[in-house]
Amino acid sequence: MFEPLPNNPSFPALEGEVLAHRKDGNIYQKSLEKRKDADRFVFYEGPPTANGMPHPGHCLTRSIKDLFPRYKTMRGFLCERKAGWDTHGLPVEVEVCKELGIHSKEEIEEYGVEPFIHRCQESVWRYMQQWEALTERLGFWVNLDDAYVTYHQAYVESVWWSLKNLFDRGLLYRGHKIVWWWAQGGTALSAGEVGQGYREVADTSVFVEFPLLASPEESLLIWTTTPWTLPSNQFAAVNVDLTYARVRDSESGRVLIVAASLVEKLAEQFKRELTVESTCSGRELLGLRYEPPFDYFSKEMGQDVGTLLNGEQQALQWRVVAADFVTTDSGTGLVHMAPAFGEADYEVLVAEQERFEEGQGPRLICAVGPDGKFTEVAGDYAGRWVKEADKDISRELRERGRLVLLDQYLHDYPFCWRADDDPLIQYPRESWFIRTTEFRDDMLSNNQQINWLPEHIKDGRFGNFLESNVDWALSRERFWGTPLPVWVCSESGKMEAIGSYQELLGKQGVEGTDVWENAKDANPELSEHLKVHKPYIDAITYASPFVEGARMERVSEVIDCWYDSGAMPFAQWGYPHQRQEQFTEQFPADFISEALDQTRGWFYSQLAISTMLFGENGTQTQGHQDYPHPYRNCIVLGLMLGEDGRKMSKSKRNYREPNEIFDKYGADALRWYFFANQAPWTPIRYKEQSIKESIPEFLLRLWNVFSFFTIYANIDEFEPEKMLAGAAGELSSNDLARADSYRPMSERGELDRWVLSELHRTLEDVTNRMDDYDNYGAALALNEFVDALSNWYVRRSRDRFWASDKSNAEKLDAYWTLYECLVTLTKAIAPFVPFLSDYMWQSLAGVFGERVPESVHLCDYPVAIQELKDEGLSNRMATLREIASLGRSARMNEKLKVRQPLQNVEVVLGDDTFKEWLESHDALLKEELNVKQIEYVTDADEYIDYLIQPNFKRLGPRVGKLIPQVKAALGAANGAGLLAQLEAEGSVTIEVEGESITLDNEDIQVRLQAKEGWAAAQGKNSVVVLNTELTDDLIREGYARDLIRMIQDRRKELDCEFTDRIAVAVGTESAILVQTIAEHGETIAVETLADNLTVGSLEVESVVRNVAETDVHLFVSVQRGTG
RNA sequence: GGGCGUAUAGCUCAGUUGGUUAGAGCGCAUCGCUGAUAACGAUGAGGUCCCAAGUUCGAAUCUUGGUACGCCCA
Repeated sequence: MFEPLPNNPSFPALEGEVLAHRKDGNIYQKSLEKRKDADRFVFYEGPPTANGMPHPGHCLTRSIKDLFPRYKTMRGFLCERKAGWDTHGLPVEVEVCKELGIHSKEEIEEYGVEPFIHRCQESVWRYMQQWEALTERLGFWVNLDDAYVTYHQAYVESVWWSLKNLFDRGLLYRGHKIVWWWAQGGTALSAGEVGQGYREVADTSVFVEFPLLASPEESLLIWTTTPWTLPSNQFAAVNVDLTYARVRDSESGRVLIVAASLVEKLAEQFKRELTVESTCSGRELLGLRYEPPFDYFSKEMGQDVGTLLNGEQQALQWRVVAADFVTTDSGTGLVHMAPAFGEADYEVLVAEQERFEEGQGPRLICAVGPDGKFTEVAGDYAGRWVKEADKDISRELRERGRLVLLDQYLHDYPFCWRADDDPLIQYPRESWFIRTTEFRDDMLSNNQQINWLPEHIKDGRFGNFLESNVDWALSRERFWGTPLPVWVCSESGKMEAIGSYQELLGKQGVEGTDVWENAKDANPELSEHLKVHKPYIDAITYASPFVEGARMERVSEVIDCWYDSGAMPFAQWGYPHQRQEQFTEQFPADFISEALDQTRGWFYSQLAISTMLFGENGTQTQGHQDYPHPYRNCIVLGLMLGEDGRKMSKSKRNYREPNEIFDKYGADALRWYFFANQAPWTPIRYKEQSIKESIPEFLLRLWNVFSFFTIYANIDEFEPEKMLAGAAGELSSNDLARADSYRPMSERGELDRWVLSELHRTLEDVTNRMDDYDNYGAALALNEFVDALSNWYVRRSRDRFWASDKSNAEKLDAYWTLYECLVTLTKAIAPFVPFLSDYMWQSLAGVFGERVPESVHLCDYPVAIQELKDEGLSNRMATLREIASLGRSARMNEKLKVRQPLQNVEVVLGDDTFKEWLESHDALLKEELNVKQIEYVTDADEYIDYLIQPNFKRLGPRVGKLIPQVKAALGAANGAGLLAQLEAEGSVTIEVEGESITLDNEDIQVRLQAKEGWAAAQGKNSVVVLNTELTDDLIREGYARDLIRMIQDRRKELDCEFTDRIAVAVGTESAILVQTIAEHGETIAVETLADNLTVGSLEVESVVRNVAETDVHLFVSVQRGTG
């Protein structure tokens, strides 16, 4: 006996039950245990940060990350899923600062580095519980108990090992570069971090005159959106290939030099006339000297000259130089150069320096300090935050008559990704870099081997990013991060890298370990892992091996937290210091998945580190691994947008909490929505309505079939567990075949064979698609099967389920078939909707008790059985379903409801391939269409026209240009005659443009067109014509069905059990109804379980109903429990 | 400004290697079914497949150029 199911399933409640059952059973562990000797399917978890709340976007990644490992596990692989947490970096520090109400780096130092990092370490776990709850509630199976944590000592040491490796190979270096600088935080940011902080802002933009020294009435005109960089101006750049114009400004009377092609545009912008006086090439402008906008530096250095390599003397700065990147796209065609604040500008400076004798070239000048404020050199501006000084600088320039126009300019500008009120500035800074550019080609060839989904990521976004690779800006002048493991000799400046804490302690003359020990003594609660962090690690020094008596001290920086996550393929195991075999077994990953924003983040950091360490030119000692690594297949998920169409963000809170979704709709509904609504890489506009809809569309429809089965199986005492003795395996087709009363397919009816064929076709399709990481296609196929099962198989099999003889073989066939479909389907959907599937398993398979696996997640994925697939049958049934649909359509047009029987229909077929089969299987159709007779005809000129068209795909290549004429010729021909000729002779020949073209059966396609005046409906392959003539007999039969419907309705109103018997009386004066009851009374009684059916009344309350266009009084008396 | 992507029904999205009647779900309209039933089904209306040019016998699909939007980068 199957557990009776609730009428109104609450999926969230049901999921709760399943979760409780799993916890006791520890199913996840068992699922791994079962595959312990199997081949591995390796999955890497991209670590989330647990110091923020999870949102629906995380549900998407976690759903996909669950789907494929579950699927692969069922397919027989061992897939360990080690969780991980990203715990370092700015996100954490910024959270702590908010808590403390502080912001700048100085304030942190005042507060104290030691208490600060203690708070960081605690803050990391702030939302841990919510994350764990979400993970479990969503059904993301991952081993949280053995998660890797990026601040743990073993992890840090693994990262150290890799950095030491790079350092020893000369790939980790300290360099001077223009970096994106977060002034308030006092650190540089990596390209990836900067990328996260762009937003559109309106900045002050200015057109400024640089008067020429030789002729002060003439000025170079430049444009900039960063007026604060003007005090640090060193050059003006032109493109030597452009033409420039000297134009007279009608308003000021002065001469301005701008690109010739921009004169008109600028005149319009300035709203004044600019008259061209002469033109020259950019080359002619080279070397012209000008008066810089501010004299902070020029008053001292204005006359400085140096010796060029060719021996000539040249002024060092404030002159026109050449630069290729100057264009006329914006601005004036002349560009203000402040090499301190722009990478391109800096390169120009370096190029200039190279033109001079060693040491004689221009030096970098910079009027801004690392705190983002002007230094003493900048006069009145000293001490002011640069961005805030823009307006005053512009004002001063205007007063001095140097400003031509001040405007607002709308553009994207980067802000700190974790402190989004702080604009970043470009700033020259000493920083640590990894020489990733040396591995550019290696990374590219590694990338080529990766299976990216969608494919365009490979050569598109990711490939392009690799092409334009720059050295990785690794260091951060911050506090909470993996300390850069480099120690410097205090005397010689020579450095060495350290690969582990143990190695450090093994150095000569180690001192400073007491700082940690004392802290630990004072507070025994402190996590041991902190000892490899600032400030404790900084305290450790040792004797310099380079200079007698000197000390080795650690550099102060920590590293980019993206390096941490990129190191996870080995660092999660603590490799190479420990668990080497795990690393070897689990490298590279078969599958990873994150959202598109990780292209330059985790996807890159992993690929870069892996290529440098284990690639073709990786470390000698480790040997190398064939590409691709560290991941083979990568699904790049689309970004999830909020309901408002904007990016979902923690700060905007433009989304619903995952928990609310789970409580309202359940995890399966959410998962199915993700899997079955679109390809996972399309950006998903989060819509609560769509999540809601996935319930009736899939889950509820499936539930209804499931529920239908259990209700009737219980009524009919269909008990598979009693008919199948001994071990039951996983209730696969082979297992079931051993059961009593289970008949081989060959002995079953067409409908059973059809639905099983569909089932196995679906399994094959789903498996192929899932092997290709196409969850969307797989979900569609499953959905289609559920639809076929529910709306054709069950519907058309109802009679068998209702048949009264419980031992009828065809009835048992129906039960076995439906049972097999449901059990198999349950396994097939298990990776997608783990809760409902397990619930169904508990019910459907639970009757076998210990003889079957205790959870669907311990089963193998069902394999398509080729012998059960029958393509021909599928096609025939599809035609039959089309005919049924057309019949309904034709009825609809004639307003003939299905309860009204019709005498006959004629079905006109485009060809007679299926005619015989249809004729021998028309019982289904008769019932579905409620007609007495069906005739199949292939020629019926009376009802239809034949439209004949060429088979374009076949004929196109053969006749080419003649296709339109062939089409016209076929269209004009007598369709019926042509078909007759084809049938008789096997081919027809038509004349087109003087050429004879012979066509056979395959070369044409026939379309049927119903003629006017018939109750007909046409489809692709057939036309259904109704005989609409109604005899009195047919009408009365229709009324009989109306009566049945009416009585059934009443039974329901009276809360009858399925098996309750009733007595019925119909109070009516309609002669035709009386006659109907006399003729069809028995049928009505049988259908409605009525022991007694009379015309008249009973001693019960009556209801009035309309039948046969008259009102009747219906009396129903229930004899409870007599069935 | 550059790169990548997207543009198909009112909405959310499918659409295989080009093949002549472009699909689904939701919504809407009409109707039906009815012991799976607070479900369900059918039918219908609804499309310049963003625009333009090109290639081709034939273009939603390929090419080029635009436009709009999104993301990434300058």
